[in-house]
Amino acid sequence: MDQVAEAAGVSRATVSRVINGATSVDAKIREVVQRAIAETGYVPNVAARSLVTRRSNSVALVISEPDRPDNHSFLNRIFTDPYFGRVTAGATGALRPHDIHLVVIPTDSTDHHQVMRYLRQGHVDGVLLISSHEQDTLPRQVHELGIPAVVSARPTSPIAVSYVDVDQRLGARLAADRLLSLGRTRLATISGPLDIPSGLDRLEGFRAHLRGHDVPSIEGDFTRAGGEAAARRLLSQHPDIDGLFVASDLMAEGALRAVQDLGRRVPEDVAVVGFDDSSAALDCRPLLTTVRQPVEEMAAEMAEVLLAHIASPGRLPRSVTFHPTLVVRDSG
Amino acid sequence: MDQVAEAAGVSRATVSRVINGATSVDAKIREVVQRAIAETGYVPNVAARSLVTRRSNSVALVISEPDRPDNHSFLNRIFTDPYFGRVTAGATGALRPHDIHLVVIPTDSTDHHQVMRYLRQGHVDGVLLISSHEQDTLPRQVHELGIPAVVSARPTSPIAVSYVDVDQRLGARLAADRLLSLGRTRLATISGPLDIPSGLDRLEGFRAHLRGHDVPSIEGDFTRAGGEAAARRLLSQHPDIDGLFVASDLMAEGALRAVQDLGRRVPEDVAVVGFDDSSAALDCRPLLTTVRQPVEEMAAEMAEVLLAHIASPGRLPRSVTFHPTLVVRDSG
DNA sequence: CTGAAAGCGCTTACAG
DNA sequence: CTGAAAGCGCTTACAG
Repeated sequence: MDQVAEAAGVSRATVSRVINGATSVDAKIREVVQRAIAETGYVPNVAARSLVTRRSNSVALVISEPDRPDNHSFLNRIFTDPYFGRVTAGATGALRPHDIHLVVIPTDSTDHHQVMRYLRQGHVDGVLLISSHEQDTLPRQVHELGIPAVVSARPTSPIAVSYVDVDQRLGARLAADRLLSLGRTRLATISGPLDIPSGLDRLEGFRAHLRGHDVPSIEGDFTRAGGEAAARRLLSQHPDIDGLFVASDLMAEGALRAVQDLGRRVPEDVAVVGFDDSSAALDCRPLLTTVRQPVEEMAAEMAEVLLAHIASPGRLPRSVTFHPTLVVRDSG
Repeated sequence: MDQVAEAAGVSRATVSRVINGATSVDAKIREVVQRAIAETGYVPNVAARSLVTRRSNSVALVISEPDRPDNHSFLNRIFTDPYFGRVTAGATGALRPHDIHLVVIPTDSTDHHQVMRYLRQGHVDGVLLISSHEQDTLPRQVHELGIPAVVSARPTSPIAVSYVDVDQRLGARLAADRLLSLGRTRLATISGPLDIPSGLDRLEGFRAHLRGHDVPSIEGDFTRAGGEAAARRLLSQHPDIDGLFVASDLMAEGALRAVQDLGRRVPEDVAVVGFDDSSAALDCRPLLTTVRQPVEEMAAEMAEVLLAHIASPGRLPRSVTFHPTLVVRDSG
């Protein structure tokens, strides 16, 4: 920085102002300084800057997955589910114009400690927390830490934190309406894990809208293999099902395979509606009719809200709810 | 820190020594200081520390994917392929004992610039670069930046950088041997993208070992859907194939579906061998026989080598090659 | 083994 | 609009 200042014939203060885009710098001087920066190849030291500004200009995207007793680690689940790619894309896109870096931190409860330490040390200015399972203690821990944060879904216990969510029950209702409008009368559903609010909400929303019908359901786990197994069981217990709502596209992909393996045509014998509208919907055969959750937009909104909290620490928490829409394709 | 020093009745220098585990501190004093730290809830400021140590105690895991002209973004590919979860798990595991954080940075060429800026600013002490495609300019850019780095595969152009790889050709040979030992004579292969060295190596290795046989092949793209489409084409062009080597488990999963859709039994009519031994191998029906690539161990080794480079900047680059093994299951 | 002091590389009131 | 100077919170020779 001294070199730049000398080369440009100004003080370090002025160099600093140019770098940080202060408007109060004379246009000619600004130019001279910028040339000097280019010539010297000067790059500001982020540690020094952070030390005085108390800003790191990066935020964490903490992806918190439940502990599951299977072989597949949480990392396998994360790097296998298109949902997280969409979240990352949405958050990155919203943050980039502000020149804020996104630090992706996958975790399950085995290293909550590690994650909290990272946050406490001030590596990031705030956290986008993707957490869905009921027992997850991370939202509360993060909240108690006092660092600006936005959560990806309504917290299960009431904590005063901002969150962004989709209207889960409305989504389930759209699925039910679609199946009914197709004339289906023997409906069933493969739900998400019931310890995840979105899992429970979609199930309840579906049932609530179908009051009067008997709606068999099986709990899935939001994985492809889980959806396949669930569909197999469901169909063996209720062979006459003609309409199926599967609470995630990934599970629907597996379910579709099972349904067809068991000799049913889709949608002729069984109409299937998924949830998410992720890339998995397009991997399905037939292409999946599904309830679209605007995940990228939701993640971008999370980022915007977080930025607002970082800018004005006193800000009250707020929640934003997005509306799902039905995307009709071939499966139902 | 001043608070802690005061509470413990020592200087800040001593507090610093205790925190950094200097051995030269009196045991009693160390205890007093630690208690004071606990009581005050003191957390060191990482920016201040980095400013003087010139270390961030974190390294980047840059996942560089090729630009592809399809709908699915690189983020979708990354968060859909179990390979990256394995890499992350391996690297995290190796870094944790050293108290080094891993910053995951997914990228394609559209934001190389952004990534390079991040690295240049000194946010991390080194970079683990997952890059496989031939045209990727990132390995060279990173190398020219001069930051300690380890690449996940032999670079296509010769740059003096450390890398960790698996013996691709040997892996392909194991697959060929397995199919031959099963008495299969009409072999074919679905390769990875041929602009990716591992894709080309596996194809060439397979062919080289089968010199004399005519070995039809189709280029895939390391995705499930791509494997399915490739298998369909392959079988329509060569209906008598009885042994198939698919260059990744994810593609094999799709290929298996296609093969069976077309009325062939696996392994009776067509024996199938994959490559990776990722979780996708266990999602296959029948369970996939495959060539195991010890990805977690390889990523851990990358981390160890990187740490060595960070510790001694003058260190010469070195490459480590792992041996693949055949994992026999049901498909071939 | 411990402390006083310098210094890491920035930003930002403050004065002009 | 610009510069001199203080200060952000640590670590680490150096001296004792």
